[in-house]
Amino acid sequence: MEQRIEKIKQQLQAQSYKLTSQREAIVRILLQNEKDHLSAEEVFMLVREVEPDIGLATVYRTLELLTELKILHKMNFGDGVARYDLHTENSEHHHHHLVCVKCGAVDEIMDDMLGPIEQKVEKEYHFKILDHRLVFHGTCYRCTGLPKPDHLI
Amino acid sequence: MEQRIEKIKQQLQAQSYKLTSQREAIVRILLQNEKDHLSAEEVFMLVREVEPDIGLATVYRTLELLTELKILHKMNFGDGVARYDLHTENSEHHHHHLVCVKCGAVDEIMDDMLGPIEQKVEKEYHFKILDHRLVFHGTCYRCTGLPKPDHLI
DNA sequence: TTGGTTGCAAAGGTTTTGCAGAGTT
DNA sequence: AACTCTGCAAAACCTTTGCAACCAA
Repeated sequence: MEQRIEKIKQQLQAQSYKLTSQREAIVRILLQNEKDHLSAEEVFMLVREVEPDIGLATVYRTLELLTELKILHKMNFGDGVARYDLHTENSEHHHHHLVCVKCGAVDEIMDDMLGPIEQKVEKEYHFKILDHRLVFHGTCYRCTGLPKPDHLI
Repeated sequence: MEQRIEKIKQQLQAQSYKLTSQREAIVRILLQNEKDHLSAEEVFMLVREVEPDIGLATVYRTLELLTELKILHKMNFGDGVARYDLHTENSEHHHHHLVCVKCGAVDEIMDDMLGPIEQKVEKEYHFKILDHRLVFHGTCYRCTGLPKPDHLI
């Protein structure tokens, strides 16, 4: 935890940004909820328990800054709010999402599986791929009563 | 064109909705711009040339209705507006998008390619897939100076 | 002192909603 | 008449921005 905060601090300072107490509190919230995909409002609610005087605008500005620095992924599941996801060491380009249409849960697949498809796309569509987003909509194991898959965290 | 309008009319009437002149004008705009991914505002601008008195709210309500009836796909490329895509006979579950980070162009891949991945996901993650969204971000053939791929429309 | 940073409030942009009137069946 | 549908305006929402005060190097 402290290590990862330190790393982010360095990434900020490398561009002469500061890790203020507000920013640190936001990052800690993101680290503590790494499995979730929090919206700005959700981060705001959580961070307020630690930094009661923080403003919503600061949360938005911090999330935007962290997104620019590629520390966060900003994404959109179609529910009208942007959601954010911490980049962990090896998750950058290699995870997908399962969005349950019944309960709204969002699970992550840590397996990329798109390699062959990307090769085909680059070759057949002359498109240089930088990133991808793959989201499956359907019914999760909780809602179908199936056991929790071993592959999920 | 007329055939497809007729079909949509029937789909509406099956649920006792009407194909009013405003709705028909909107559907015609969508049919005429099938390759694009229009936003509500863009549909509004185009449809106003035909139905000058139409209101923006009607456009939103119609797009929502057509989405509920699965005639349209509502999607989100992260630019702050929802975009809509007509379901053609065989495109329903089987096309992806290439979003160019340089020029903003959105091209379509008509090839599904996800079959094997979906099987794996259903099996390993106990997730019953109803739909998927796959978007690649990168540089398109126009911006890299490559020839137009045969696979694109 | 010079910049970056913050909270607040206001503004911006997209989408939804309330309502009375109009149109259909 | 009952019901859907429409346009308008207002509201609701999420997000961004202007600004004066604040803080750290």
